[in-house]
Amino acid sequence: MDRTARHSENRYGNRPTMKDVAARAGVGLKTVSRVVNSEPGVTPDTERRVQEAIDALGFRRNDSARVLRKGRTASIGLVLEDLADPFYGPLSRAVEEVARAHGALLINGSSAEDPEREQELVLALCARRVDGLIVIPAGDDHRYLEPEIKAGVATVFVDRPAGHVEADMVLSDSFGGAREGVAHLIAHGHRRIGFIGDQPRIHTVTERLRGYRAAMADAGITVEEEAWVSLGSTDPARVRPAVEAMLAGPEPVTALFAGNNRVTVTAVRVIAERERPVALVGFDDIELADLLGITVISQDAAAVGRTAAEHLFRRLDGAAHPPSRVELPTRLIPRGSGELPPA
Amino acid sequence: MDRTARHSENRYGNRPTMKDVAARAGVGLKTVSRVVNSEPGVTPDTERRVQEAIDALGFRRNDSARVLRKGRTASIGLVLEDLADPFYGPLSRAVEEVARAHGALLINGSSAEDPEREQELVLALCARRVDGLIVIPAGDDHRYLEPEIKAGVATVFVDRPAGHVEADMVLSDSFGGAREGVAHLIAHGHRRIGFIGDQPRIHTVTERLRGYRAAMADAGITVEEEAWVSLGSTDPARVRPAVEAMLAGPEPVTALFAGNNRVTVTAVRVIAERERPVALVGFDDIELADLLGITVISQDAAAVGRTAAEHLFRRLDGAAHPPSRVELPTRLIPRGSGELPPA
DNA sequence: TCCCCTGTTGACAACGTTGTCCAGGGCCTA
DNA sequence: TAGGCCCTGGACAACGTTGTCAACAGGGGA
Repeated sequence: MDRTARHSENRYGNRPTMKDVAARAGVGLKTVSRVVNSEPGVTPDTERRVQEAIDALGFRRNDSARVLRKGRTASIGLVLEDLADPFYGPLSRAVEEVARAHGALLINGSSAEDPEREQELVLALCARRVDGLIVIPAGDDHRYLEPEIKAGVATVFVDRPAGHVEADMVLSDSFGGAREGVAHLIAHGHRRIGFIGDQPRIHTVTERLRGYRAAMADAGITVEEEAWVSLGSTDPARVRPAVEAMLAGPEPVTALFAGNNRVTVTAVRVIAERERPVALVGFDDIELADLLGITVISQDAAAVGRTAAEHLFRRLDGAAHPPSRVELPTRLIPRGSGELPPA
Repeated sequence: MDRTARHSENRYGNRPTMKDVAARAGVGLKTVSRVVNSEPGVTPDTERRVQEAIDALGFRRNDSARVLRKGRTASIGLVLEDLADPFYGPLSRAVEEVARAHGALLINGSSAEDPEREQELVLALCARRVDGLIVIPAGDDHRYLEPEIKAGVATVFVDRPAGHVEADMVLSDSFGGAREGVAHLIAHGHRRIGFIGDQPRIHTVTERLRGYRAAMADAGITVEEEAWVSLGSTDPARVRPAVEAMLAGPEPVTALFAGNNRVTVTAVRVIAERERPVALVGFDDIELADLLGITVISQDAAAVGRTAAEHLFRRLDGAAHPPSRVELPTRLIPRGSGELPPA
C-alpha cells in the first residue's frame, strides 16, 4: 500500500489552503491572510478577487495553524460531573453564554465523579491549549494542575474547593443552606430528622452534613448517627432502602433532609408510597417541585456558571489579583413538604 | 538569558516544548516525540531520562501543532438547541460517552433555535477542524455545509432533517408518536382535543401536528383549527394563555396534547390550577412525571445521542455507504393524565 | 527632474509537532 | 575478521497560518 497516497487521503479531505486561494486569485499568500482577517491595507479590487477565490474554493481558515502561530485558542474547557444532571445543564449553558460573548468556544466533559477521569480530561484540555479551565472537582488533589496554572492556564474551581492548589473558586453556601433547611424543619416541630447524602468524599456533601449537624446542635438535639445519617451514593438502589430504613422501626424520623437533587427525587418517590406524611427539604431545586409541593434549598446553577465564567475571563483579560473565593447564597423555597408537622 | 526560555515566556506563559525536553534529557527532538507517543525503538534507559525531563519541566504536548501535522483533531462538535433543556443534557452526555470511547473530545454549542447562530457555530467548529459534526438543526437550509462535507467532515443531523444536503440523520418518530398519543386520548372518549406546540418552522413541530391531525382524521373528527391548535413558542408567557383559552368558553377542549417537554410543563401548571380535570398527553418524558401521573410519549434522548454518535464514528472509521436515515420509535407511557375520561 | 512619502503587496521565517530518511554502533553469521 | 543487519537516535522538511520587513508603484512637493 502506498503510504503517501493514503496519507493525503486521510488528511482534511482536500481542503484548500490560503496558498491555493492566493494562486487562484493571483495574489500573494499574505494578502489572502489580510482579507481573511479583515486587516487594513488591501484595495477593494484585490479584496474582491480574493473573496471570489475563497468562495469558489470553499476555503475555511484552519484554526489549528492559527492557534499554533498565535498562542491563543479562544476556547475554554469545562469539566463537570455529569452533563445529564439537571443541575449542570443550566450551569454549562451559562458558561457557554459568557464564553460566546468573549468569542470563545466551550469544550466540555463529564468526570462521572471519578478523580482519575477528571485528571485525564483536564490534561487533555490542557494539551489542546484551552485558554482557561472551569473545573467541578471530582478529586481532592489538584497538584497535577500546578505546571498548567504556572504556565498561564486560567483556572476556576466551581462548586467544590480545589485541593492543594491556589486558584479562584466559586462555591454555593452548602453549609448555610443545609443549616437553614434543617432549622426550618426544626422550627416546624421536628426533632428526629434524617440526613441522606452522596459520598462523603465530596466537599459539598460534608459541608451540607456539617450544616445539618450545626442546626441540630443549635436546637440542642443529639443526632442519632447510626439511624439518622446515611451517606453513600445517589444511586436509587442505595438511597431507597436507606430512606425506608429511616422511616421504619419503632422510632422513625419524622422529617428528611435530602443532600442533593438526585437524592431528593428518590426520597420523594419513597415518601409518595407511604401513608404517613413525612416532611422533606431537599438541597437543589427540581423541575415541577412546585407542583409536588417540595420545599427546597435552591442554588442558582446558572448564576454559579456565569460567575465562574466571568471570573475566568477577567483572568484571561489580565486580572492579576490573588485567587478569590466567592460563595453564592442559597435560598429556601417553602412549598409544603418542609412545613408538614411531625406525624 | 536563554533564547528558548525567553521566547516561550512570551507565548503560552512559559510552556516547555519538546525541544526543551530534548535539551534537558540530552537527546534529539524526535526521540522525545517517540517517548511521548509511546512509539517503539527507544531503549528503556533513554526513555527514563526523557520521562524525567518531561516531569521536571511539566511538559505537555501541544496538540495544536500535532493536529496541524496529523490532520485529525480527535474532537467532534455538537450543536444543539439549548444545553439547559433537560432533553439535551442526556443526549449530549450520550454523545460524549461514545466520543470518549473513541478517544475524542466534545465541543458543544447552543444555537438557541437561531439559524444564523447555528451556522456561525458550525463554521467555527469546522475552522477548528473537528473530525465530525452532530447538528440539531435550527435552520432549514444547510447548503452552507456542502464544502465542509465534501472536504470530509462527517456530519450527522439529529432530531430534525437537514435542508438541501445529503447526510446521515437520526430522528425520532414524531409523527407516529403524536398520532399514538392523540389516538390514546380518543380511545378514552375524547373528541375535543387541543394541540399546543412550538414554532411551526421546526420540523418536529409540524410532524407532531401532522400526527395529531392523522389521529383525529382516523377517528372522523373534524379539527376546529382556530380553537384547538396553537403554535408559537415554548415560552410560558405564550403557552399559558393559549392553554387557558382552550379550556375556557362554552365548548372547551376536554384533553390536551402538548408538543414537547417545555409545553407540557406549562400545561401541567395551568391544569393544576383548575377544578375540572383535563386529560393530558405530553411529548417527551419529564423527571417526576411518574409522581404527577403525567402520561407521555417518551423518546429516549440518550439513545438518540448514542445512535447519532455511533453513526458518526462509523463514518470516521471509513464507512462509505450512502446517507442513512434512522427513525427511532417512541413509547407511550400511561400514568393517569392520559386516561382521564372527558369531563 | 528628483526624491521622499504613503499605501499596497509579497517573500520569508517561525509556531511545535510528526514523518522520512539516514548515520552510526553493536551483534550475529559466514 | 569481514560483512550485513537490526536497533537506536537525530537532522530535516512539512503542516497552514501570522508577524516582520522590504520592495515597489504612484503621487506630490521642491
